[in-house]
Amino acid sequence: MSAHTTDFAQALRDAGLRVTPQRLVLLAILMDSADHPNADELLARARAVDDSVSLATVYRTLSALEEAGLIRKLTLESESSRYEITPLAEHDHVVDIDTGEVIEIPNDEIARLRREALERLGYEIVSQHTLIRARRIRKS
Amino acid sequence: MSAHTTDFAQALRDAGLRVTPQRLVLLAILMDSADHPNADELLARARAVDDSVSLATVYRTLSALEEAGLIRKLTLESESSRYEITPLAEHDHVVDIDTGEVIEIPNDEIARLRREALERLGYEIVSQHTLIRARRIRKS
DNA sequence: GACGTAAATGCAACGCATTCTCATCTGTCA
DNA sequence: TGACAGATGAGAATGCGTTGCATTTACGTC
Repeated sequence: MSAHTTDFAQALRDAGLRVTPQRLVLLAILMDSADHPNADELLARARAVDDSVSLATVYRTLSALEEAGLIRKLTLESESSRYEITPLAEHDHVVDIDTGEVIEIPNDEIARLRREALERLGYEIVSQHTLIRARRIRKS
Repeated sequence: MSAHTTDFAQALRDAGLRVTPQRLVLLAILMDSADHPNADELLARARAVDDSVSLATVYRTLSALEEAGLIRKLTLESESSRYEITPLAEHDHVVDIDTGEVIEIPNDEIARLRREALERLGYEIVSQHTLIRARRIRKS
């Protein structure tokens, strides 16, 4: 039962949430957004489909979907939060400091190492999130 | 020339900043804070020494010190930012989700792996910051 | 298909961290 | 010491996100 199903209604029901047009719209938008939109952008895109959607509902829906594990919130430094459909593997998020572009590099090896290091300290990981700020190396 | 000098005045001059009482107070507080205070806490501690310090100056000083690389800002999920004197090695920050306690686990190995992975993609790392939310494993 | 109820919604007001404005002050350098 | 760019304090402004409340709606039950 992956979050990557296209049956959004069923995914909502599985999470114990009611199926509403607003939630379907937001889930659909998140599903085919290759970027990581923030609440404002989501509102704008949602209104292109259903102009009744309010900002409060965007936030409440995002919280509900996050709680249900369907989406993931990305807290970048001094920026508004961005959201993505929950990925199947762990990712490190890389921000290109020149363009602002967000890149993902899957890195299960690193996630595993970290999990082991913490277990030795007596902790289990609930979530992990890495923000890397990087710059393209220009080959001269 | 480490940020871990006790000659704060010199560190400020090296960074091209003016030496002011407020900056010296804030640097000293950050230096002997084992925890990671946020702006409010810093203001409170600074006022215990010099009650004229304002919140605006705390924020401006933190930005300036961060810009200069003397301190580091920690952006935790849905919390106000916390600050620490720039560590010499890379750290992963772990938050105990039950107590809110912030733990540091130095992990040069992981930092190195990540640096290499990004280099293969044509990027150089400017900064990296990991937030792990974890829970103590209770031994029963 | 209509009904009752709890959940979800829109709107506006709010909270809080951070930034800005501006008048005043001060560190630094000649 | 004097000049002046940079720094400061106080409070207003900003911006993201949340909440209270009245209204609407999804959905199980008849």
